[in-house]
Amino acid sequence: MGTTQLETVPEPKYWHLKTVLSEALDSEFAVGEILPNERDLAARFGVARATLRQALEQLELEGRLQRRRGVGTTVAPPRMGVAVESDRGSWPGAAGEAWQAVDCELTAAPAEVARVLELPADEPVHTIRRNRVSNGQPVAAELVYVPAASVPDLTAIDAPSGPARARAVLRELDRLSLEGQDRAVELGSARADDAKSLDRLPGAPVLVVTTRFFAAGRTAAVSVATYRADTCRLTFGDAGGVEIHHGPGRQAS
Amino acid sequence: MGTTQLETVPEPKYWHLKTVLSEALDSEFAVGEILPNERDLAARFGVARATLRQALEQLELEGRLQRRRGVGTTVAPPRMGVAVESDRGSWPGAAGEAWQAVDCELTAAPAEVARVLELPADEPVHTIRRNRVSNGQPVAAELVYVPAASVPDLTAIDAPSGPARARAVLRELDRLSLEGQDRAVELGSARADDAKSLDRLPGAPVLVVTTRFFAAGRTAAVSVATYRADTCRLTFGDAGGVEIHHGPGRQAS
DNA sequence: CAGTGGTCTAGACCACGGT
DNA sequence: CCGTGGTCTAGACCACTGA
Repeated sequence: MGTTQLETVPEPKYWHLKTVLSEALDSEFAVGEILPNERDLAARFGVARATLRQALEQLELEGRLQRRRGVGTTVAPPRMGVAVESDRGSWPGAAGEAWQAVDCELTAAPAEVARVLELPADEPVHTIRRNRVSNGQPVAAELVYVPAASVPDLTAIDAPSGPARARAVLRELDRLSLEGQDRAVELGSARADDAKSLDRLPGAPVLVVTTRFFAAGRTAAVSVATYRADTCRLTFGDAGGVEIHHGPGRQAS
Repeated sequence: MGTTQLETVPEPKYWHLKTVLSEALDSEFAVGEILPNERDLAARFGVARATLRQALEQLELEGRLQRRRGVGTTVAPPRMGVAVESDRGSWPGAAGEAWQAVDCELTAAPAEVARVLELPADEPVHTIRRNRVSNGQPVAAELVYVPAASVPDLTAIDAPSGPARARAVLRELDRLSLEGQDRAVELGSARADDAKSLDRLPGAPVLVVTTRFFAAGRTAAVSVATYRADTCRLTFGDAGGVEIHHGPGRQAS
């Protein structure tokens, strides 16, 4: 009975720190406001910089903060809802999409993709690269893989590569009747090329959306879309209308 | 011209390390095999332990590794596909679901939830807690919020709380005609209670699936499901049949 | 250029799991 | 009890941004 209430759970410092900071963000900071730099913050809380960073990392992961090298740490706006085509789906080229085709090449499919498409390992496929922008900032980078067999009528009129070619392939695809599609969402980290498109550092957390498109009893195409996990909330809407609003969040003056 | 090809991109050590380890996992390790401990690995690669850990953390985030305190680091099996009811949806109580009700209480809705349900801030709602298990391991923890108004005929026969009560509320909900539903997926970090259900440490990365259920022109219920991001790939199947298989992955002997 | 976040080091101690 | 991963420290240097 000598000791008075030995804390059974010595909460990690960075965890407690995260809580404190989170509450401060709600009550004392406006969206877009810049925080004190890491060295000052660490000193203010009496912890090492590495410990403070552990807390900031979590908050960034949760979309509460945005950090940029050479600039500083700012309070992030609430995540934006990004619609991921639902409702029976449509081809990736469908009108009204927010994607911008960047390039298209005829290359060997990565092993992973070849397996899903049920193709030989190094069968050439059209590989379309495109980006998606929402509210003025990049939110996703996507690779669409289309086996040559899926678009047999593709003419050689257009350039063999480049954005024009990408649009041509998607147009051909659109002529097939879509029998269904399939989606999977998982956590990943951005590859170097995707990171550049998304204006993030390599390794940044992303939500990877893999979609299979079925036509003529086969898998006619596969797309792998990489969404910024820090700024995006993927929405799959069956019911239209109301938007989900998150977080308190005042606006910066 | 004194310098010969100054490397324009000095790749971070942990990034290179991650690549090397990733390739080693593909070629030299079997699923379930345990890796050398962190101190040995760090020494072997000639880096500080913190740097090695940065690489391991990323690999764990990608679902390639599993680390457990007091035990060690093991090679993770490919992520399991976890179906998130698609196809026009159904009530959370629908038969054949893999959820196990744990508890039910009548409490004030969190601000966040109250907003989505369009209720006054501290309006009492039935709060059901349930867990989902797949392949013998916990994959998700969920909170279902049901306004009292959505289940007016709920009798007081059953206990006022506990799993029986949870089932009773879900049963009542099932009697309403579901007009539609709405889903959002985003990245989060596990709260302490969810972490315990999921057998992870607090702060572990999770995929948060927020679903709104509509009936009688209103939002009749909201569920917030927290999936382990390291072990799960959420699937939204429109087309049945084939499974997506990932990764090389031999089995441990 | 100065100031920011990003990387890295070489230690230390702690909490947990199994023996 | 020992060995594991988890937390934490106090430094250092680098890469990038913007003035």
